[in-house]
Amino acid sequence: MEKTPARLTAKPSWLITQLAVHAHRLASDGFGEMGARGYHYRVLVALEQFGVASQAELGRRCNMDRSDIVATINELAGQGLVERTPDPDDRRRNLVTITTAGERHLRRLEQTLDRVQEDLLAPLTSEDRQTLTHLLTQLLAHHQRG
Amino acid sequence: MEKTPARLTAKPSWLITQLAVHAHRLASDGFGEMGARGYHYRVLVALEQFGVASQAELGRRCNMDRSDIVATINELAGQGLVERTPDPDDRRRNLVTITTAGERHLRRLEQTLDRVQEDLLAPLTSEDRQTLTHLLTQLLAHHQRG
DNA sequence: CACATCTCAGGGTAACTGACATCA
DNA sequence: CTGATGTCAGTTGCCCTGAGATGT
Repeated sequence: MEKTPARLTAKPSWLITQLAVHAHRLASDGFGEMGARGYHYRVLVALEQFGVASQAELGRRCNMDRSDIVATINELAGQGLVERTPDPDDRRRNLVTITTAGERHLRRLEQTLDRVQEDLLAPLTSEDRQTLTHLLTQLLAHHQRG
Repeated sequence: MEKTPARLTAKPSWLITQLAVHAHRLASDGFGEMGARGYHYRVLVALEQFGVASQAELGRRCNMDRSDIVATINELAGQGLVERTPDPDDRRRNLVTITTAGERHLRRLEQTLDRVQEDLLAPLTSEDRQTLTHLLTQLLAHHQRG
């Protein structure tokens, strides 16, 4: 028995959202076991990749709302994974820094994501995976500037 | 300035979830104008494609939870877009049928989705779109059987 | 003045869980 | 009995809005 209406197989926007369900299920299962969430991962990666940042700048880097940054930093700081200190040069800002514990935590999250990826892409050859990655990257790049 | 950490551009699972955000934004903008939601669309498509179904079967077709089906059918039935009648052959079940008004509504939702798709895939050639569709279809087919 | 930053309160959809009564 | 179905109540994560206080 077919599970998905045939018509929809011709609609990439539908395919993407449906696949996101599976990707999200896999990822949040893995993250959940470690008491983490997608927001935690995004912020930690951005910090490790680009270094210290204000909260507003983190929001821009991660495609996250400022208000959600606040809550996320609260949680990460509560676990000692990041530090929030006032910016001496601009007293509106908080400078957010990743700690060594935060870097260790990020490593584990990435291992989890790698497993998720293996599950998700299992049916594809490595060549297909490259093609897919390339196409998705193009799309995302286009929509991030818009 | 880069918006997304470079490391993530190599992770399809991440790309898919991020792209789903953009797809969802575009779609829910369009759907929102018509007082609809993603759940409404999913159920209507499944009904039109496969015909009458019990609520549990709809859930399987749409990757939706039974409890969410209940609420969605309530809303759709309230708008006269579907009908819910007891199954004479199995008194546990409700048979859900799409009405002609529901079919008209689905047409409009699909026109909206087509526009969304154009926006989403704008940077890709028609050949790239075919490739992408093929790869995503493979992935989805694999994970729906699992 | 305009503008940016941080914070808080709250809403909306999607996905899920647990429980219960009904019925095959 | 087991198992499927429909219903209800409630939770979580993610995304977004509005507003206020502070500072540039």
